[in-house]
Amino acid sequence: MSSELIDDEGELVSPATGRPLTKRGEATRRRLLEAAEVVFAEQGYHEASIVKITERAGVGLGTFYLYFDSKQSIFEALVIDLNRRVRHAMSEAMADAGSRLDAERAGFAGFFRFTAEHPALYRVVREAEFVSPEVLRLHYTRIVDGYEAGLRAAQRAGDVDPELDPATTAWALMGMGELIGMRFLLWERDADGRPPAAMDPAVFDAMSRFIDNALAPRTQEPTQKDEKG
Amino acid sequence: MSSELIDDEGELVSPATGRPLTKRGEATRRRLLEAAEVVFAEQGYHEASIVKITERAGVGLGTFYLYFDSKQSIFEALVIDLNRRVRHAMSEAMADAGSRLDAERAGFAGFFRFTAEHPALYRVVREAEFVSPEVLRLHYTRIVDGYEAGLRAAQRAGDVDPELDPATTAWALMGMGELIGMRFLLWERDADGRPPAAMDPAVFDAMSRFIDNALAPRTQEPTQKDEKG
Amino acid sequence: MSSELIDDEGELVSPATGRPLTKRGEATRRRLLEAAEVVFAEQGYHEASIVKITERAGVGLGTFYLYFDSKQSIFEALVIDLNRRVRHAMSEAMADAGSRLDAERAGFAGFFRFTAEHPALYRVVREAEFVSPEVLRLHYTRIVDGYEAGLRAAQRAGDVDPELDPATTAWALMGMGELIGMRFLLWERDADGRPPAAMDPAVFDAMSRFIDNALAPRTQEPTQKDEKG
Amino acid sequence: MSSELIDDEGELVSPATGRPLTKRGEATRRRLLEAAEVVFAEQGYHEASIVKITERAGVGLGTFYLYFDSKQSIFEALVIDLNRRVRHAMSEAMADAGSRLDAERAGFAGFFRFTAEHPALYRVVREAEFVSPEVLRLHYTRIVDGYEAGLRAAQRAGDVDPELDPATTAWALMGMGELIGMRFLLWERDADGRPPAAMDPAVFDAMSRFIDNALAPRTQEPTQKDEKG
DNA sequence: AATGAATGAGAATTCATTCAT
DNA sequence: GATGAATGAATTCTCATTCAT
Repeated sequence: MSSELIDDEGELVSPATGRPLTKRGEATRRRLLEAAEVVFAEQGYHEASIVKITERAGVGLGTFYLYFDSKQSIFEALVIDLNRRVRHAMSEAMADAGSRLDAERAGFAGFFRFTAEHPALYRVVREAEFVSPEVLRLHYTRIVDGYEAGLRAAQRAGDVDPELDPATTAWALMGMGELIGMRFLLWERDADGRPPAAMDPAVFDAMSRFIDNALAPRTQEPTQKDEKG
Repeated sequence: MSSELIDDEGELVSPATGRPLTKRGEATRRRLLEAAEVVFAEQGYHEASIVKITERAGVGLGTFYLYFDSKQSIFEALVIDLNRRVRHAMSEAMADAGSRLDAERAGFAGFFRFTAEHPALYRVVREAEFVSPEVLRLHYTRIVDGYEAGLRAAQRAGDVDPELDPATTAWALMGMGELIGMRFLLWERDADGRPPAAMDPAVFDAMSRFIDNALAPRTQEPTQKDEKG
Repeated sequence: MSSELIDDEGELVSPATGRPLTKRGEATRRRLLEAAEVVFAEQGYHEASIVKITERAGVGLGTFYLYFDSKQSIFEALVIDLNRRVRHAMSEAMADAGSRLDAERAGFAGFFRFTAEHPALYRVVREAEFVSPEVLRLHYTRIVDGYEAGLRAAQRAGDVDPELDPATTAWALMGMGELIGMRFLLWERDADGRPPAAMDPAVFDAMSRFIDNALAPRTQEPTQKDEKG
Repeated sequence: MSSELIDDEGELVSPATGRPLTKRGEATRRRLLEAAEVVFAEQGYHEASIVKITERAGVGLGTFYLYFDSKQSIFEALVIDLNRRVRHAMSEAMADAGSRLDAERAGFAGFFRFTAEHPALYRVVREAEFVSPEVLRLHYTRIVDGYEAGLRAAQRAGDVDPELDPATTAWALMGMGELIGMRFLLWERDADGRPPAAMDPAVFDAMSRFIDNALAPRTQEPTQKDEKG
């Protein structure tokens, strides 16, 4: 998987004037986006408000509308931004993996690391389902497409069970990773009630065994469906 | 996995009067809950409104507060209700499975069947994350607990890789099933743009192979981690 | 001209619920309409605000939306109400006029009397041109239709120049009356800067002579159009 | 009626600097005024915005405040400009009229012609009543003063009923012309839904008869006012 | 047990105007 | 002269909840 950075907008333009952004404008836009990440993550979409975002960004309320059309539009921009960043983190992590399966594992490790550092990812992305279903699909699809390409390559290399359907498997892995991350990173609290800095290695290893089992080519075809006969 | 039906409320009482519900009262409560299922599923939590629910239930607005404390409280009641029903559907499906692994498969089949028939499940349950995180945890946990118990039993019976951690694996399966359901049931549309009545068997089989691989005891320990050596 | 009261709405319904109004509801609606008349007249459409209207009506802000869809919709209702009332005032005034021309004069007198008592008429109705052009047309048309019918009858009775086109003449009369009312009633101020209680009789007489000239059948056809020949 | 052009501003100065305008400055100011005419006419005062005006004028937003104090001030400047132009059009039209009454007719013709060519006149001028009542009075008064002077001259020449009060009559004529113009020019649409290029001659003739009747000296005093005795 | 009129806190959004460049 | 980013007061409208009937 290449580590290309997919840029979602060619050139940023002001929704108010339709003109491309100046240097100053781009900086303001970024501050708004950063503020939005915090506010949406802490309060959720509906509790969040434009004033809260602009206050946190340190700009006037009206300024918001110079850069975004609406609350929903900054939310979407944020999801796309997070998606780009998480995929970037995953690619980086996979960059120097030895084998295909190692790469897969490294990708998950990168994903969990990013999640631990940016809990906003879950909170924001999962809420997108109810705010902007299309961007949510985009988000999942972009990640899953990466998995799928990786799986196909691994199958060609003989590292992955050739009988597995890459698409279904990719979605399975995505769902697995997402829920494991939710359960063992976001829900987890240490003795002091604070979130863990990273995924518990024991859990990661357990998950790895699950994945390895699932993906590895069968050494001998079991007679599974008739196993009781 | 036992097919116990967890009843979440001992005796229903009116939040307004604190008195137990009459027959007529119980019927009204149920109508409200049914209306809520439709309205929440169609419009989402925030778009939904009490008036829409009472109108659909065919009762006066004020009546609502005879049975529920608030919008959030009927939502939570609905999530718990759906959880009870989906677990029931899964238990039923697993009831006459041959082997442990068959039961696992049957459980997923039951889950998908329920999902196809009650799309509200996803829409409502997943939104619970942002409305009532505690009930969402309850929902996931209750289902996962079932998986976990099943896995332990299967491990004891030698049907499942004894090296797998049951808890992690259960969450992995839950996430996998959830995302496969979302992608291949809820997002899927046929030529006429209508949702499929059931999960595509090919996808189900592909997923089954993935699960079988993951869970089956290894016939011989692969040297995977050292495969480059 | 008959003195029928044109009722513009069969049965009043709540825009929020679509249900017919109760006694209490109708009273509240009326209070809002009365408040709106004062507020729109004093401040104009754009300076007026829903809060100002509800405060003056002594009801909560939200109550407004039980009876009207929007600021524009109460404005339209008010124009229609004023139209009904001014036409009623005119009909009453014309009721016991001796001749056709007397009736015409009496109609204007009634119009000016209503205007003096309800300056809101002008302020609100004329502003309708920029808020709701359709209701403005309705307003003018309804009054002009009355004039026109009166003129036709008078022509048949031989009281009005048969060569005059009733439609054009009716609009001419409407415009005349409107501007005379504006100039000599609404703009007029006495020594203390207060608006006059009624139209100056001298002006009314001057206007009457103008109308009498315009409408009366010519005793002999002047050679006016050919006067240069 | 003389054809003097009343110039409302001696020398144009920048409201920002207080300095007289350069050639280039005057051109920019004029472009803004022309843009304002279109924008105010199309959208009305409140829908119009400074940005829309500057965009149409092709200048930067800030430039606006080099030439006008405020939205209201450019609006007022526009009304005064339109008033000057419509009076000019009327004077031109009356220039070579034969008789006094012909001149009166010609004046109306000129007014209607200008209206047909510049629908902005009505839209802008009539809205002035709610934006800047003083300029509206100025507008009406300046036109009416012209009528009144014409009427007095015509009375001295024996062309107009000496019993008519010139002031009242002038306002009556103004109102009449205004409403006829509104009804038969601005509201009128042909089969294709497009506004007519000019006033329907039949309507104009009908109106002329009305005016002729109203103004012409009575050949014999009718017994109208005593008709009931 | 049922009803629905009344409420008001709260949120999104617009735009005339300023001012540093 | 010209520009356009920044501002925030002000407005409309929604809806969960209360309570008198």
